[in-house]
Amino acid sequence: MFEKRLLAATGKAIVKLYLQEFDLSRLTIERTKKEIEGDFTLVVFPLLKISRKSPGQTATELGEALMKELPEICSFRVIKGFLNLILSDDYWLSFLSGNVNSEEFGICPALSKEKVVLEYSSPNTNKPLHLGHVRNNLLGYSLSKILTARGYEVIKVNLVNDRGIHICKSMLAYMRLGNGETPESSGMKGDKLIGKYYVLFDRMYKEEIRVLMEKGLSEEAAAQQSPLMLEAREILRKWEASDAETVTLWKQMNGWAYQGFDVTYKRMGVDFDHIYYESETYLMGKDMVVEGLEKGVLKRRDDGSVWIDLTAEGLDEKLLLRSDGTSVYMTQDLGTAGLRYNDYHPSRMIYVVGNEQNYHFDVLKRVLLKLDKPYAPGIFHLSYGMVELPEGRMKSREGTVVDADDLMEEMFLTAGEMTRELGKASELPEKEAEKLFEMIGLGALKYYILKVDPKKNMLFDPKESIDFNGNTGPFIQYTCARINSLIEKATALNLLSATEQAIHGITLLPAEKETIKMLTMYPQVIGQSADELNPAIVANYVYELAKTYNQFYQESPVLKEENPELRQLRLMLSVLTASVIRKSLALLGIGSPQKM
RNA sequence: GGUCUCGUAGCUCAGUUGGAUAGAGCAACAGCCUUCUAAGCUGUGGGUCGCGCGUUCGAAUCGCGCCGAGAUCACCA
Repeated sequence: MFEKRLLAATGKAIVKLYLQEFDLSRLTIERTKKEIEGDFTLVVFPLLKISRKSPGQTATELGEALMKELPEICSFRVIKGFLNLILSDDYWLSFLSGNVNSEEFGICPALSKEKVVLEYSSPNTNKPLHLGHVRNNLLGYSLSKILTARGYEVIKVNLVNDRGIHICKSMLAYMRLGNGETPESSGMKGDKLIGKYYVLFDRMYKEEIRVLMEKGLSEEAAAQQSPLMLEAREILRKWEASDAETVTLWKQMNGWAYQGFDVTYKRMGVDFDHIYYESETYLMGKDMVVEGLEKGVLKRRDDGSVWIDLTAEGLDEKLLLRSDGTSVYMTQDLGTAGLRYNDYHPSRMIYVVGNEQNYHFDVLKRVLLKLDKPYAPGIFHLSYGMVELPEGRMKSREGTVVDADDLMEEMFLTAGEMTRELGKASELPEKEAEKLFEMIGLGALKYYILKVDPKKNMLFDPKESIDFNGNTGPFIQYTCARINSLIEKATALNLLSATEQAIHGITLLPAEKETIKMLTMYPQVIGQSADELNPAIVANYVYELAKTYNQFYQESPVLKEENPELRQLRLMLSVLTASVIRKSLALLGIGSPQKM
């Protein structure tokens, strides 16, 4: 990597010029801004104290010294305290010929084969997946790809919340009103069917509360005394007591939910290596609480409940076991963390979970630290922001929830309309065309969501459909498809073999050089997005790359170029660009159509 | 009220971890298809980086204080 060698050379040059060592971490080397001539920029302001010269003079003498150290540097320009180094065209050309035929370009070889357990999705089984889950799933899946490219071994896990009062509500409504309805008999997707009964429960419950309040009860008392709620709790109690009838219905209804989820996951293109179920893990963690009591880290109150005191760390006291000895959400998460560690011995455990649970994960990590668990420091909550609608958060009550299946279908249909409007894909057989629309529609959706910094809240307006022009997935896919067609033609003309040979001695046009420079950044982009657990870095990069290439494509002929060396250069440039776009999109879980 | 996050163009978002004249896309307007795919390219207009103070050669970026938006603080998950 050139930056490293440049920094080392700078250190040597400083010693020669100023006869003293300098803390190189105080120096920044960056890519020169587009509007300014140069490839790399060294900011010399921090050196002024030891050079005791003006910024301009310091930059100039450092530039001269660096030219002697590094043969790639062919000239430099100085603007105030900025030393802009210019590399020879041969440097960029040799980068291009060196990587154009390497499938591994950008992929880091496994350094330590560090293992990472990555949890994402984590749905409840009482309702279908919505837009919020979509962001979660896309982030999780993309991160698994990025971390893998970075050289980690990633284990994708899902923790399905299949037990609890919410599913009991759906069960109760179904027992009352179901009449044996099934996904088959109703033609409804399984998760949608469960969701329907959850909504029905909610409606009956609200009505009950209204009636009770009319009789003079407070809202709180009404919610407590509602016979429906009492009955739902009774179902939960029966479930925990392994009542046969209850468990049978529970299994049946969860099964429907899974069938539905599978369809959604498949269309979204996400998958898992291991699925944990809360019904199997919710009892875990109690042993760890006992252990904590023995160690004196936790306290038992007179009523038997167990707490951890985090007031010294600026947090509150937190319940870990109820007074009746049953476990809460936190207890279970303590247990599953331990379980995962035993299953895989990862060095890190990443949880892709919304930022509404920041407090929970903060506490989880602190408790594990206090328990002195070896895996505690490796716990990391990848907290992502909410997806908001123009009128605020999604509310199931107000029917503003954007359903994941509907959204994908809509994207598919829009992609179809769009493509036909442009008069494309008319010669494709129906099946091929549908595959294409799916790839484009989902590409638009995925890019739209992933280009935003995960930790920030983002806005989604269902009325304004997602764009297909400009900074979008289809724009990038289109750039790649155009290159694919170029490559096809080059292959037919037998021109592609020329890309095996190295090239040098060509003067690069600005657009060519800009594109090559973008390509050199790909490995660092993977590194940075993996280190920061941020797919948006890849998304924004691949957009910039496509845009830069399009400028080149617009002004320079490739196949029609008559000078064979120039043609070869442009072909190589196109081949590597297509490959990097395809791989970057794959890191986002987005497909690249051959034609569009 | 305590804790945490966010505030950049009319709208949606970037901003390489403190660097140069703060950038894209959408929307608006004006151009470019007898030339490898026009889902493209080129140009114009659009900014008190929420406000104020501080740190220093230099602040959208770091610190403090306000203002505004959101999340969270259950013997729920």
